[in-house]
Amino acid sequence: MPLPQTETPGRLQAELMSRGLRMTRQRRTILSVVETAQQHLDASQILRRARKMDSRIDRVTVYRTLGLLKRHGLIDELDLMHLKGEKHFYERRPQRDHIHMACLRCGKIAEFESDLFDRLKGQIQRECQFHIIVTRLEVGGYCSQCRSSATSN
Amino acid sequence: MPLPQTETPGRLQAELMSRGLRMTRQRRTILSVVETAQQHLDASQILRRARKMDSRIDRVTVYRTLGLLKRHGLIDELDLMHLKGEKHFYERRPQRDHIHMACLRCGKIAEFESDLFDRLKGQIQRECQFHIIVTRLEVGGYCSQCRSSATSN
DNA sequence: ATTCTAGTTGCAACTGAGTATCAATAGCCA
DNA sequence: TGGCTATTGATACTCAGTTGCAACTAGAAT
Repeated sequence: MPLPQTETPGRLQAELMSRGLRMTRQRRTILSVVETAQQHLDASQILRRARKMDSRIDRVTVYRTLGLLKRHGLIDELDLMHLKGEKHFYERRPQRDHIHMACLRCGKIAEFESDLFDRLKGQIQRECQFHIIVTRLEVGGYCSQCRSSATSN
Repeated sequence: MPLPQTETPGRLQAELMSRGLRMTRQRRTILSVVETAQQHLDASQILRRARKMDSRIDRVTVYRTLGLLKRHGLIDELDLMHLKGEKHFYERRPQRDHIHMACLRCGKIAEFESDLFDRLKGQIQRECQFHIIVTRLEVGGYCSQCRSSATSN
């Protein structure tokens, strides 16, 4: 499932600058990769795409920039149920949190928004007196296609 | 928050044996460590505790046994919001799924069961036609203590 | 425009969790 | 008890991510 591309491009860059952070050539490149991504990318994929636009970029800078964006709450880090090893995936933080469903058979990732999820977060804040900064709800299981074609494996 | 110790001890061992798996000395040791743990342990902590009971145990065996328990749905793997690096934590799969809340300031982990969470899972299964095998809901934020003592850092 | 400097980068070396290989070992069944 | 096969341990490896540090540069001050 592709990411909805509802936010204005350049938004991440504007956010970082408004926080008084330096806008370097490398950061601009990495931000544009993250902003235009249509799927969840891991650090090495982000590096590869960034290098296509500007070969003078190091993987350490990618990690550092992702860390920066994460600390500022501008991107979310996903594990996607470790279907593909221990790497992490990134997506721009959406207006509304969503759930990631990972099919254990075909590996497809689906996203789902739910009012119940919003209410659950409210309940946690109230009943646990816990101030939520970030949430991650990942579900592993079998998608409808893999359930119907329930033969091999 | 300590794990509720509501299940019978030896349950993991019985489950594995009923599935026709060989019960080795090493597995018995590792299972007992996991079963008697009062906190979420990572692989190296499990190894250390297992070695106290039986020094002839290798870390590879710990990883393999954890993988086995995971595949059989007998334990759950947690990231705990990567508060302490990339290691994974393990807990016996509970009767009822719960949420893990990780305080970004003091590092405390709290658990929370919720009817809304159960209903949310039902909604996912119905509306997305997704057969859920495992879920992981982790929340990062600030616990009530850290909110009140909102001075330094 | 030039200078200054603190924040940023690239490189190389490192860390640490987890995996692969394979010979040796040991459950478990007949 | 013997034998087959799953399991183990030792070693070496992979790979994501981090650290330390000298060189560089964005952006503010002049």
